[in-house]
Amino acid sequence: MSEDQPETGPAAYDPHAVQQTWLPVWDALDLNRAGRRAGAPKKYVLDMFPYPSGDLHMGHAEAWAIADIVSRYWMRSGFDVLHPAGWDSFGLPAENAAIKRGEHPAAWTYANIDVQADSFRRYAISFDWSTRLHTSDPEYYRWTQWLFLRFRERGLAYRRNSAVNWCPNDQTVLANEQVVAGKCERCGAEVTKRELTQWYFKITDYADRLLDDMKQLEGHWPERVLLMQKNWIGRSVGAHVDFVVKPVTEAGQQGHRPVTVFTTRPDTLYGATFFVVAADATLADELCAPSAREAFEAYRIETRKLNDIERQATDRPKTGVSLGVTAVNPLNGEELPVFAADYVLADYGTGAIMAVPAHDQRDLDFARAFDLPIRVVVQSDAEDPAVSGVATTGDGVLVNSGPLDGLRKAEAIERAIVILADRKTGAKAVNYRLRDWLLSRQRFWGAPIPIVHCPSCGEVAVPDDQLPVRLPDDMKGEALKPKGQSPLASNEAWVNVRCPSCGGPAKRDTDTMDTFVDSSWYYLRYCSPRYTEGPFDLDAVRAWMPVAQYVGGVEHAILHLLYSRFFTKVLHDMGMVDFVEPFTSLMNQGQVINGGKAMSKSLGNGVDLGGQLAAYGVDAIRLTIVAAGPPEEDIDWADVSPASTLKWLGRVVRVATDVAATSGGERDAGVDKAVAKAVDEVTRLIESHRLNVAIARFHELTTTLRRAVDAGVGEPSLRDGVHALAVMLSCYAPYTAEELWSTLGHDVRSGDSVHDSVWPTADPALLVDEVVTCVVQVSGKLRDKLEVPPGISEDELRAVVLALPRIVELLGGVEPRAVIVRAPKLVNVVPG
RNA sequence: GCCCCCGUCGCGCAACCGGCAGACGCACGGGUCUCAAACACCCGACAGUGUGGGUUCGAAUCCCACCGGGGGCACCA
Repeated sequence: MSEDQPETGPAAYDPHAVQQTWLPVWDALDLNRAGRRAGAPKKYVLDMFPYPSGDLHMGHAEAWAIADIVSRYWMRSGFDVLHPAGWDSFGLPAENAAIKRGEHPAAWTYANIDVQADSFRRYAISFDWSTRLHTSDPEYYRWTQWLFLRFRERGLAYRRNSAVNWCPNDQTVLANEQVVAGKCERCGAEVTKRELTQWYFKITDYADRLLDDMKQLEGHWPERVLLMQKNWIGRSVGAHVDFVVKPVTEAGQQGHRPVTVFTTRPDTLYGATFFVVAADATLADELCAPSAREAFEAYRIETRKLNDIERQATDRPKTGVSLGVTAVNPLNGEELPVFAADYVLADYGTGAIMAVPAHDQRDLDFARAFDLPIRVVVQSDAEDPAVSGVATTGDGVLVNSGPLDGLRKAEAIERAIVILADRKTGAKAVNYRLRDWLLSRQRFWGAPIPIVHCPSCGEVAVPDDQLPVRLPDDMKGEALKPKGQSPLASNEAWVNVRCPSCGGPAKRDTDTMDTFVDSSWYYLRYCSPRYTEGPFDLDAVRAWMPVAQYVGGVEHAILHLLYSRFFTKVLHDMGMVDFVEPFTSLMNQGQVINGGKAMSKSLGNGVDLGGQLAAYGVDAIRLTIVAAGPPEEDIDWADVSPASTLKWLGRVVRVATDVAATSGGERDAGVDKAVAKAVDEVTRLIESHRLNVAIARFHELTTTLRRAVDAGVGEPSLRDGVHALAVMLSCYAPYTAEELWSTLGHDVRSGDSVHDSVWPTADPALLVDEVVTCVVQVSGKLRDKLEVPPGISEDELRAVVLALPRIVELLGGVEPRAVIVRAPKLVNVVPG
């Protein structure tokens, strides 16, 4: 006997045999095809599509189990469901693997995709496999390129030179969103700055709408994600104020020039005592007086040496140099000394600020370091900032501020804006923390940017009928090594082309697009994945979109999700879609961890999904993952027990077998009621995404049925119970549910599958109890209980309770001060 | 530094609008079956919601403060 296999004795349930029985049958039945329930209302269920790095792991198992429950639940509930499959198959790991193995990135990529596809199939995800797409297919990226060109036509894709994030390890630029705490999101290397001409999407044009449309998502997206997006966009309202910068001495220097600053505190204009320009901004270079040139250049070189982490350390002392010019305050005509400093950011606001040391901590720190005046203009109870070293930012009354004197902060802000507007030296303004999306990458394995650079015509778009601009098939291994510019640049045959406009010799743009561009519109492509007339068929998108349920990790809260929302809004403005938000409802699944820590190779605490599936079977793993807690919370694999889940599945199958063997007998009202209650509750629980709690109801129903069988309850009630359990369980444990279904006598092979069955409904009559337990409290403490009819009136219930011996005794003859009656469930007696 | 979320039996987690706290699972103890064990089945106990205050007839749930844990942003004017 197999003593080394304690979980699977001879009598135990064998999940592998069950899997082998039903998987081929399902393949033949093609149960998950979108459009199968034509005419029914539609639902679109989507997981954030996977990146093909090796086989599936525990994280995939969780995310897809969750989405699959929703998908199957909606199928059972009569919806026509689209649950598509595809891969986000461009990206760096494939390229790095190709370099190591001397291959083309496609080899590794498509081999991994096949492995994952097979695993998904066995894991019984209800995919419509006919939708399958890969973003690295030319049939897909042709349309990524097409969309890029449409964005460019609208002025939403442009090229500019500026200091950008550079990953020295991956040898490519990165978007702001891909820099986490100064490090490359992918490889962890410290990000440096480089001056480069790069392609951008003008996402900042959509900042307001990205913010305002979040109202539609409230209650349907995790609050946390909405908050993160809100912070990331970072709208701040204030004013633009026009200063005039002029030389300190007139002789030999450039004339006056206007310089605008952004401030959220125009009320403190009279408190400005100096002026600061970002040292790395071209503005600083332009303003610098000849006398200050040498010091400025030296400072600028020092500044550039710093990496982002050093530079952003808030406890770093303030540094800067004078630019030898002054800025004139438009409100009081005061001339302020102008400095270049690295605490002012070149790419936020206008890259220049008015410094109000009394009411801004950074300005105060700088003023103290450079011995500049500190002037309080908002009087409050707080200590003088010049003494305390702490800037006051709260409310107060304006002083030393001419026309603003006596006003409170909020009023003064309004008033200052009016005055500025009257004098035409400023206006109300809004600023965003959000930057434009840097989309070009100096890497090979991505969609080429469909632009040709012509010496005479300049930037020329590749005509639509010449798309896709294909990646060359002949580049492998060493040829893909990063060298600071795209590997494509070294491929002469690929780079040199005729200009589409003048026919003269020209060169292709050698950068490829950020893979987040690919994933910003894939959900639209899924609606018509083989469409050849455009990125998607407008009618198909109208039919399926927006996505009813999106499932994915919170790590994409501000990357993929923000980008996709942006794309959708642009497509809306292009008239291609008629909605502005792509994902109606979002669920963030937690992570699967082990022993309190994220699984990692270095810790050696990884749990191999394949091994778990081999030991316990697909259903036990799916159930274990989902039962462990709410979908959005992390699961510690050390806390769960797939072995006991497998035991329970065995118990379920045995009950079903026993029920199938009974015949005749009377219905049992108790069992009927229990089944109705379970159905009612499970339905509500799944609808509200409390997927784990539904499993507790499955356990209860199983116990009820077991006891009923043992008590000799008649077949009709038992059969209905197993039927309901099988259908509900089909969402969670597809194989076992089919086994139950088959046990009940359904001919699965002829198409009567539990995965084509109809969700049970609970007879409302069975949900009403004949008696309810009424709780009797005295001063809120439980003192007695009694059974009452559900329809009992308040007066009746009050009389009954006040007559209870226990209550009479507790009251001791004194009239109660109050009797709160919530018929039929509760009475609270408050003694006098 | 700023912002957000979470603290319930030994563990993981339940509890609709404030109204019987602890469903369900794990672990634990006992029993039935067995020559014995495994499997299976049955039964069971314990413990009151991080701490302190407030609102209320009544608080796990609402408010305030603190403690502990997790996360986001971070020189953003």
